[in-house]
Amino acid sequence: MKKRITIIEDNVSIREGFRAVLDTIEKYEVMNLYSNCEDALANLDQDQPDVVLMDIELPGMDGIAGTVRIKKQLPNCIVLIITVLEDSEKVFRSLCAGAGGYIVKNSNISEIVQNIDEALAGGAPMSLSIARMVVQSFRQQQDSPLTERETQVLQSIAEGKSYSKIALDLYVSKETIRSHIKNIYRKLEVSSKADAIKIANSNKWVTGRSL
Amino acid sequence: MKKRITIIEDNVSIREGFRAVLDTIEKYEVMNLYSNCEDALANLDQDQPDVVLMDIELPGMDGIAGTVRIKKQLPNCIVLIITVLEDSEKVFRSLCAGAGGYIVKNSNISEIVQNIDEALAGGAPMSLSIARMVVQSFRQQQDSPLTERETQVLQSIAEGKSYSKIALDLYVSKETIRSHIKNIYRKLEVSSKADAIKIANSNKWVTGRSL
DNA sequence: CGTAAAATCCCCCAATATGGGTGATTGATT
DNA sequence: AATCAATCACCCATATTGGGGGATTTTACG
Repeated sequence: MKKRITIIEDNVSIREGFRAVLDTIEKYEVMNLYSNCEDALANLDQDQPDVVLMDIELPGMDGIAGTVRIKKQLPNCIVLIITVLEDSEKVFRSLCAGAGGYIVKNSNISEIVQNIDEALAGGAPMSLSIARMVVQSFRQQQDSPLTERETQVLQSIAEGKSYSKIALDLYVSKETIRSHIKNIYRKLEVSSKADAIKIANSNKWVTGRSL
Repeated sequence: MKKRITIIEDNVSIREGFRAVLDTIEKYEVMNLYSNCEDALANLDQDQPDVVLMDIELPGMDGIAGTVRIKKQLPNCIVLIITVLEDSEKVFRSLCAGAGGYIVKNSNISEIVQNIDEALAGGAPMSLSIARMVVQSFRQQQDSPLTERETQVLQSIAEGKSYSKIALDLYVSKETIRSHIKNIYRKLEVSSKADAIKIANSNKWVTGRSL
């Protein structure tokens, strides 16, 4: 069974370039080409693509919003973002939107075919630097001024727990937690939960996510 | 300049197998082999490895704790986890510990060489399925019962903001926020911030991470 | 051994936040 | 017409928070 591919890209030559290359591959079937998300979404049900090659800068709805819509309608469809820039903010938002890979548009079109194959094989194609970025996003605890216990307390704060709840969880008195909080605030030079969490988050002193 | 490699692996034959293969490659220099993290850490300063191949199940300190220690001493050293199992919990904790890649031990040793090269080239080698797992970990908002606004409010709660602060940020009254919270609690069947955050987090209705 | 840091606990106080209730209005969407 | 989303209001009791004083014990390190 041929894999159905849809391309959303506003640049005509790139769009047609993709089609030309992908058309030569028997296992692929290029369903349709679109210059914007709106048109593509209107025809999603007919196209039923297995893979969507999505540009990120588009007139009207951008590629990220488009990805969200596509995944909502076709959860099993793999959306691969194809772009010229490695904008970390966009990479992050694309992945959150449900993109299955983030490919940097380069001269070598055969690499793109390789990437599509990788995505269909269950992988998540990314350039080397993006893969590194993604993996590094898990990294935490650079050089926190906080002690282990304080980190633990702040982590609990970030989970929305009250002092009393944290005290229960850690088998200590509420007053102890308050002491830790005071020390944390002093070290981070803040005076509220929100500020402490913001700093701890941006420095990755607390986690926040699981696989 | 040759790339310095250290191997930490308790299985003798695998350990020696790696050395045998890597020794045949001119650009690599295998510094030392260790059967546990403790010994490896004691010699880190002499070895000064560019890359550490790390087993995850080890006697004494496990590979994850070892990774943390190594990264603390040699932040630029790349630690590649080599394991037989793709345990999502371990993958996650390894990456958090600072691992630069997570390679599944397989029969093909040449693939491992390829992976080391990829890591040295600035990438983050992973098996297809792990790459997919990692990327999917960014994915959010499966089918939340919450409205967009409610999600926004809950997100702010997860950031430790008070009702008043959220109200200011969203340019609405504090009472409006309270209404949203009440609706959120009703929908999620909880009655506290912590519980709401826990549910929203496990269902990925709120973010928590940045790149 | 002595010091410093970390972790533990206690009290006081005032301001704020929170959770629950019971509403109401407006604008979309269906 | 009915539903849902989003907005706002007021009441009330309790919990939480942040800041100020302390104190004790355990642990780590030179």
